[in-house]
Amino acid sequence: MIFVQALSNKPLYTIGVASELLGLSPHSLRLYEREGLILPHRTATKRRLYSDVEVAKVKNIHLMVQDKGLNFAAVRHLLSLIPCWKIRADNCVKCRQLNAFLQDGQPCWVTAGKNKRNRDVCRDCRVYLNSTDLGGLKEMIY
Amino acid sequence: MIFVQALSNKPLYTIGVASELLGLSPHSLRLYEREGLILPHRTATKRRLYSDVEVAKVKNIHLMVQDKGLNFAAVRHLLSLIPCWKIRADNCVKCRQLNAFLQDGQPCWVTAGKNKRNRDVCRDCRVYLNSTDLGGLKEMIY
DNA sequence: TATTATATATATTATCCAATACAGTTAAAG
DNA sequence: CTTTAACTGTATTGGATAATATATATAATA
Repeated sequence: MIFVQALSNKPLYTIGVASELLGLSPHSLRLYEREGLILPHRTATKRRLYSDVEVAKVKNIHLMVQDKGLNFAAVRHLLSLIPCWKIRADNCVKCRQLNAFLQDGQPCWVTAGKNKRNRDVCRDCRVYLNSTDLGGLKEMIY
Repeated sequence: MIFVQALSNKPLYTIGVASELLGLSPHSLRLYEREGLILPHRTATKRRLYSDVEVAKVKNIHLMVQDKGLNFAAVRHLLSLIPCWKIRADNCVKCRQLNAFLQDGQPCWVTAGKNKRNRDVCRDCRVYLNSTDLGGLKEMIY
């Protein structure tokens, strides 16, 4: 299990570099994003940039899929279980307003992150950072 | 969504009757059990008997699989998220001893329910009863 | 006791889906 | 500029898997 909290969340790697680090094709990384599992940074011209956190998240998600046999829908649902506005100090007004918790297996950062500002908030959210692997998820439930 | 709490948990239906009620083949019901998703009663001679709760649970699980696109591993993991010994008044010593929460996506009633007494306890457990559909699960997390 | 239903176990099927490959366009880098 | 990398979108594939079928044995029932 990889603990993402200690890792940097700074945009460091292009998709090519990230895919090499992970041993996954760039298309897979784009697929993970399209499926609402990760939320990589973007440059001004829409190029993806991955942080160490993102890389670890992808790795963990890949483990969930490969080792635990979970499919994408499962990961999405698991990542959507924790209500960030119950945990965050700022109550995460945007996400609560969007009632993301009640949406069906859509992580709030997918629903809320339509514009860049929301995306940036969600990307640094404790829920987004910790709800990557099952261990972190269970810790938050605890 | 079907709320299971109000339903009876008495062994009422044979597998044939239950499968007719659900529109599923008897084999599917056995499959759900083998996959650790349900825990039907048994007669002295090992015949399965299903309660209204069990029927509702199967229906909900089937919805998760059909509508939400979750696979069995996903349902198992979701049903394993809530630690019953944190919720139950009796602390559910057996389950905590078995450290079921840390086991990989194995609901505690699968791990704990090797003997009939444990099975019966688990079958009436609030966690087993409520962690059938995603709504009940989220309520418990709340 | 004869018939029907259920039990376990294994084999098969038919679909789904994660991952990859391809095609055409746009941005970055040397 | 020329080359390389990344972008979006669509098409394909290989493996997993939910569900069914088959076979044999045991229990319930009429």
